[in-house]
Amino acid sequence: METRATPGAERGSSRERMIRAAYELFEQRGFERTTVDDIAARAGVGRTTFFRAFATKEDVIFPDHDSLVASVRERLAAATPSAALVAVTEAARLVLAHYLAEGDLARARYRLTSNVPALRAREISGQRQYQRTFLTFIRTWMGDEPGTPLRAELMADAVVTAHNHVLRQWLRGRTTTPEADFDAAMAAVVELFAPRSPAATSGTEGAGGTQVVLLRTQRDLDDVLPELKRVLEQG
Amino acid sequence: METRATPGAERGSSRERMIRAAYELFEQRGFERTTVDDIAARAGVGRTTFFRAFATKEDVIFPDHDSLVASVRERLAAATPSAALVAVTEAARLVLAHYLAEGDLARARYRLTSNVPALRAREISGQRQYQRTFLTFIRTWMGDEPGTPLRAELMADAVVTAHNHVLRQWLRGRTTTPEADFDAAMAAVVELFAPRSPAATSGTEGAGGTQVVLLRTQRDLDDVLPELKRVLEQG
DNA sequence: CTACCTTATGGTACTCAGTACCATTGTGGT
DNA sequence: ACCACAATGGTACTGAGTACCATAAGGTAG
Repeated sequence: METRATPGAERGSSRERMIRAAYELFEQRGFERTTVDDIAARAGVGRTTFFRAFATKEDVIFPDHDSLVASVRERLAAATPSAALVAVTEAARLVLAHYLAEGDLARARYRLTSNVPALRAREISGQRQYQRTFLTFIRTWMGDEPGTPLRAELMADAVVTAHNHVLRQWLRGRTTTPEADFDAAMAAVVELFAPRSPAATSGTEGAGGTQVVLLRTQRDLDDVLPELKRVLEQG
Repeated sequence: METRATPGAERGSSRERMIRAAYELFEQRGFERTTVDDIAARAGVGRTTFFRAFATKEDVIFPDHDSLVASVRERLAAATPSAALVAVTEAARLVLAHYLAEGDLARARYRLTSNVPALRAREISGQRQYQRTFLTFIRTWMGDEPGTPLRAELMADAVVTAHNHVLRQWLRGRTTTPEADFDAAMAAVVELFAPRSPAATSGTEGAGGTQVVLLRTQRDLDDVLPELKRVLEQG
């Protein structure tokens, strides 16, 4: 559960070598044509050591999945935002940043998950963990009024989907500005779930419920204000 | 050895017996404590026959998954609606109807997938197939204007999520009117993606990538400003 | 230094899922 | 009767994952 499997995380630790060896072998021979013995041998360790570090042969492809989920969970636990959805989008940014930092490794993984059904299934069920994490958070931050459970689920799913969409675009080399795309995608998601202006729709909260959401505002408020005014008037 | 008096496909075909045997054994001994040999023996067939009918031990839990996906695909291929989203919700109704018809079998499956991680993963990747099917359909029925790919993905995902939500409620015995719930859920999804009148969004690609999203802005900007400032400062 | 404990490691043997191959049987057609 | 063909069952093999035990490295107390 914790990343403390190897206390002295040095560069060429057993774990690191196994991961590297696995990726190399999977890329050249394919996933199913590579045995765990092959990986262990190339990493210079025994078979037992491999299964101590990774529960299954597939897990070596997603080495820090658990730690990422954990950090997302921490981030959400420490969040005190006005809107739960925005907090979740911020947490999702953490995940995106991780993949971007991985660089080529993330692209290699994408190649593998695209071609090997078993790995794709694994990745999907991993994504579901993020969805579950988001969902439980949103649930606690939303009331239990009727209709909200489904809404919460839709929200959690939408964030994951939007994140994956942007990530995939980047993995395919179809964008060079993933963070900006991410911001736009998350803005679209937030807007999607925004309560409607004409008060006709179901479950509109009190009149004083004006919500303002700001994403990635390093700039001063005064800098943004003119644009803000412009947007408001054109609406 | 079995004296088969009636030729041809009789009620208890090999396939049916294997499915029944598998469910019984999984329920009483658990999934991992049941071997394929056990299932085959109880069904009165050889091990080879089992693997001819089901590619993996897990597949016996989802016997008609492929045929269901196929029928959904056919339904969509034959659809000529004005709105793609509505066509997809109608196709999703097909899936719900199937599970409802299964009755106790569906509930037994739910019990298994809830307790066995391997089966849960399998189910999730199966659901992803529906999502993919819906997605490709929605994509072809929507133009390729920028921004639509993400929107299409969100739609496909929302339909699957809403379907699963209602189905799960029924599987847990928390509702006796699943069809009505389904209609309500799908209506919520459709409404979610309905074009909205007065909301305003601005995706600004400034130096810092600042983005501002305003929700429910009936009030004057000056009224909102203090709150805006407060939010900004606490960030 | 020795005794002892802990931790990472490697080796061996086992169960079982999944594959490949072959032998057998039953069925239908001519 | 003969033959084609599909379904079935058996046998043997690879490889993932588990259980168990043995050993080496490092630190600590006596």
